[in-house]
Amino acid sequence: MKRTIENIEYSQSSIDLASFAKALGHPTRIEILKYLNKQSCCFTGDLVDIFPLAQSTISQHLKELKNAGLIQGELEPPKIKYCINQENWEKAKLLFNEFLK
Amino acid sequence: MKRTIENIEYSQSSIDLASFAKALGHPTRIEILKYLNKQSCCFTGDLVDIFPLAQSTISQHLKELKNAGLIQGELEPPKIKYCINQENWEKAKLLFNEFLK
DNA sequence: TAATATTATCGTTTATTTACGATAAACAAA
DNA sequence: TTTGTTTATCGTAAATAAACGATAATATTA
Repeated sequence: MKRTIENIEYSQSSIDLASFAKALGHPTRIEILKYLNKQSCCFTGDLVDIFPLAQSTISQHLKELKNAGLIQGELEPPKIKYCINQENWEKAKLLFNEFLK
Repeated sequence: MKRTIENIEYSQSSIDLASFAKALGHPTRIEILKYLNKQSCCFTGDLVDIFPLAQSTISQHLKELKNAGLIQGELEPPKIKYCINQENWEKAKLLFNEFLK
């Protein structure tokens, strides 16, 4: 059998941990989350004002955080309010805690 | 001034956190670290036996973990013994703990 | 209905990551 | 000295990520 990534059976917790970690693997996203934790919530535009990055870039980072489940968006037209996804935040906390023990 | 990543002043903790997180952002590396934590230490060859990946790929993953400071290698010719870098592991634990609070 | 505001998505470019096989380096053992 | 063992590094291909500007989508307001 060929040695290749397709044959690997990862444990679910390893997959979940790596997925969270990957989302946290960029300083901009870390700072977005720090900001969100302070403010509890914010709009995309707030972040565009704070970071010297294009709006599309911020949006892309938010999408990744959302895909990883770390944040969630709530429609508040024409804005979108982003908040920490508490449930998954807790899950990440548990996973990292257990892993780094 | 152009909006670009070069202008961003990240806090040191954000940079450090992102760096650790990035290293943890792949399931193979998570499982390598889990294994290392169980065994306390191991040789490259042990991992090559466990994972269906090429030796060069394992070596590459180890290099990344080493660059991130999460593991360290000790010469034991002709082998190299890898162990968790306890000091930085502790640092990562503190950073993630504080961040995910 | 038209204009404005806000954000996502598209298309693109460049850089990085992940994987591989092949080769080199370091050392022990024959 | 030669051979074998172990691991890193090199070179490369394919996939993914990060950034941008331009455009589309959505809903409010004029």
